[in-house]
Amino acid sequence: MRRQPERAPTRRTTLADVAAAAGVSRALASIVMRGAEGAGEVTRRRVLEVARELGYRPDSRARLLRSSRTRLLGVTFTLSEPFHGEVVESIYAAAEAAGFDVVLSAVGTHRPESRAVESLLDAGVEAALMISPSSAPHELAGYARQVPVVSLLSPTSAEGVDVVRSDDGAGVRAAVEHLVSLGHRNIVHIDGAGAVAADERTAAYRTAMQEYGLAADIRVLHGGAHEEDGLRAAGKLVAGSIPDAVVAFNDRCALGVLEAVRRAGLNVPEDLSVAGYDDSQLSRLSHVQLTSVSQDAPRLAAAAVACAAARLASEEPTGLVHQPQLVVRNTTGPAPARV
Amino acid sequence: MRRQPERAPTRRTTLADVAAAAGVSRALASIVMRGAEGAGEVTRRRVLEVARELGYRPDSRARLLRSSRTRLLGVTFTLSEPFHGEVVESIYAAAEAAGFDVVLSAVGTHRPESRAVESLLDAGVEAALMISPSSAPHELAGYARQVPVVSLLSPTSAEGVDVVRSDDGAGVRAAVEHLVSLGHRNIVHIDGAGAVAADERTAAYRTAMQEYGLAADIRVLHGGAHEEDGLRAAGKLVAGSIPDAVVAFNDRCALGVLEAVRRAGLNVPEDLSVAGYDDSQLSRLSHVQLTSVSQDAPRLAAAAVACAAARLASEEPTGLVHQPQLVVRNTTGPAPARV
DNA sequence: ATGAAAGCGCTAACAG
DNA sequence: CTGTTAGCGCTTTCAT
Repeated sequence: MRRQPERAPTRRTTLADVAAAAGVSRALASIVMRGAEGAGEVTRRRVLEVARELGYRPDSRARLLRSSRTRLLGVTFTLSEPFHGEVVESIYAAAEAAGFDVVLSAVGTHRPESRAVESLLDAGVEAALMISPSSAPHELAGYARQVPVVSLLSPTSAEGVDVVRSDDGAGVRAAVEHLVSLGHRNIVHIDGAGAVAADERTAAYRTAMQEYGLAADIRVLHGGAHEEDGLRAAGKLVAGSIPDAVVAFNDRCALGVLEAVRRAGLNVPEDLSVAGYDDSQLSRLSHVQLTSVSQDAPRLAAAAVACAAARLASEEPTGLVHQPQLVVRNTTGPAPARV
Repeated sequence: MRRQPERAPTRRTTLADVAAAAGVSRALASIVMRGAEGAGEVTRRRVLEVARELGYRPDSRARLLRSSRTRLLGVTFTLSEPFHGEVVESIYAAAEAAGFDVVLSAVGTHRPESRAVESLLDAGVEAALMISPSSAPHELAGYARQVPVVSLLSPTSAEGVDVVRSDDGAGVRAAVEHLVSLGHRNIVHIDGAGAVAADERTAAYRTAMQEYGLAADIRVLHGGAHEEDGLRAAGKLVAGSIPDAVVAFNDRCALGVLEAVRRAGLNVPEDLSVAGYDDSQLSRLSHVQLTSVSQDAPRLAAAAVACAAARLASEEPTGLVHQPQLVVRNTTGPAPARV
């Protein structure tokens, strides 16, 4: 498999090594390495040259320990949620632009959110961005007493916690509006069944329906956040009287709905329109092309980073609530002419 | 939004605080906190009590900097790959059991693998587990000169790099074997088109077909690792003479194939059987139920952690290659009776 | 522009 | 069993 390696007995090069080789003090070498001002041009060049030759890499532990500002942003996210991944990816970009480093901490079956955040705090992050936090308000408040905490995506808040999210109400309204404009009236909502943000979306559905004079057509089915949930809920639906359209809690749920509809031998969008929520990669797949409400991960990520930065600078954050945008694809179309 | 918080001006409690409050030396408090031996029962209790009261949490930066062994395991993974997430989740479990902490470093559009690994090294990880590494062999070898490196999933290796993976050849063979036993002969392979591990799977397909005397039926289509790729490849396929079965490079590709087949008005598995690879959550979805080759994330993760641990203990790692298992679900069935 | 000295919070020898 | 003494590798005053 692998030949016996001569595990380098060579200690990692330290700043002291570089300083010695360049004939300067450690302090000066430090200045050069972190690009601070206060070093002569020639010295700077020489030190950098030596550092490169020696393959010097600053030890982040030591650097973090010593410096007052770690410029570290902690992020908690759920591994099994594709959309979280999209947000995390955008956070990397936004953080880099703002001069922060990112520390990831995953939430999973074997790892409760509490442990995830605590490890971030122990690592010395200056602020924590929590994607769809599931902790209780008093726990969140506890974290927020230690560092600025930003809750992303979910409306969950607590004392001292900033919330960056898109206006779910507006998103659902946009979906309903779109369907109504296509002539649909009998629009069913399959809810998130207790999932984070589910209540707000359901409420928005009700309000929108009422505003369009469709109060009598309001119908909410118990769904959930996953494909199975949508499949189950829609399975019942198509067994009865078929509606014009379905607004699902999220994309994964909508995918389940699509499947149920298909199995019933119906066509989308000819017989039934379906809208999702998240504009996730799933929805964009060429064979899916799901009409969905976009939460715009890059913008949310940028807003979250900006929010944390503002708090750290003792400023008031702005732009916390974003207007989601409906992305119309192929799963919604004109209402069928019913009898 | 958020009421003006009184951002705790209270410095985080340090070990010195605990020691002082408990009336012992820092060293002794340290012994107690890390559960080392060499402290009296009464003292131990008192220190722990005080620590709890003060809400003390060890600063991982300081601890890491000072201690010879960080017991840190670094992991690089790709955010947009669901299967990577499954493996990472299992790594957390395995690492904890082995007494290691995990540091995550994501690879993404804005973050090349080189940066991901380097940040791990800077953080002081004792070993790096790289999931489907994409770095060139000489780069991998470079990392391996600094810490033990384990390449997970992909057969990519390099001087000094251990590879933990499942035997892809055996996996593909199992899929072909299964299909042959169902009476299929005209079995097409849609390949990974240059994706990591693609060549090995394709080679195994060819070998297996030959062994079953189906050399004449060998047919490899240019596919890829994503849904789109499978859709495109299978689209061409169904436009021509339809085969008995398809063995796709992975689950995502297989999903695309399923869609193309569906669009052509064919039924799975009645008209055509489809097998994937990964046994990912996608394949397990109730509306998919894809027959797939399981790479068994938990076992691979455990093996990778064990491998790293062995290297750190200067032992030879074992159990690097795993036998994958075919999970038969609903997308494969008896061969259709063709004319 | 450069260097000397101090110390971040902790662990690891050693001495008592 | 407990305390003392040194640092880990780096940044940060504060002199020069």
